Amino acid sequence: VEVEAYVGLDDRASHAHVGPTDRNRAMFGPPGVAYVYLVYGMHHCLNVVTDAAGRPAALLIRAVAPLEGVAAMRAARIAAGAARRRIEAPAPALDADARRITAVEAETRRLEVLDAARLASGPALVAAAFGLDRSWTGRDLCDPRSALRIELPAPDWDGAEPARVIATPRIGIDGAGEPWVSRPWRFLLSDEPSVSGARPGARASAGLRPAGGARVRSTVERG
DNA sequence: GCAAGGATATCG
DNA sequence: GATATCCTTGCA
Repeated sequence: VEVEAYVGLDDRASHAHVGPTDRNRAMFGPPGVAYVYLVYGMHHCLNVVTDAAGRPAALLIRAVAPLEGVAAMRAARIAAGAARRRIEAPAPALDADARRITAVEAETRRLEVLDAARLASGPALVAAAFGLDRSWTGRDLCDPRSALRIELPAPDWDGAEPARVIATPRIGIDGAGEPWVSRPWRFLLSDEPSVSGARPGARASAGLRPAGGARVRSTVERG
């Protein structure tokens, strides 16, 4: 229900703008392949490569509305939370360890009752809800045998109408400079409660406040 | 409002 | 080799 486009070598907001590296190499490969990176040292983000090999471009999946598998997503969020606060070093950290365990237990209780619409309502939450990390980079998402894959909608699917899609600038790329910070390359379904930044109980119009404190100048695109 | 936290790009 | 920064989240 929410994505961002990162397109070409010129795009200063894209990991690819520095040329191919060990991290971003998948972006330079064939389309339909996953690129999962670690951000802020603790969160993973899922991208889908979208252009031909040699032309780096990808779509960052920023939010997902669960249609099924809610229990599995909840379990994956809980597992990811525990892994993120893994207990380390023994000795003088005894008190710290106890606090971490308490924090994991508190997060688990919170996730057990979290509204399903909020299980993947942000880029790092998407990766956590699907149990993804960097090892998924390079996976062919068009392979029907892949556990994570892109499928065509069912014939009777009556989901996204084009009129519901709005475009805004991308989130968290202030350092990229113009014109990239202003390019309206974030696309979302405006009335979906699962978009990032939305708060429980907030109405759709107020739910467009993005994470990261970036301003939104929304450009409504119809058709 | 900001801490958490590790890889990465970039600078010396 | 050192370090500022990063396509974020959830808590204080």
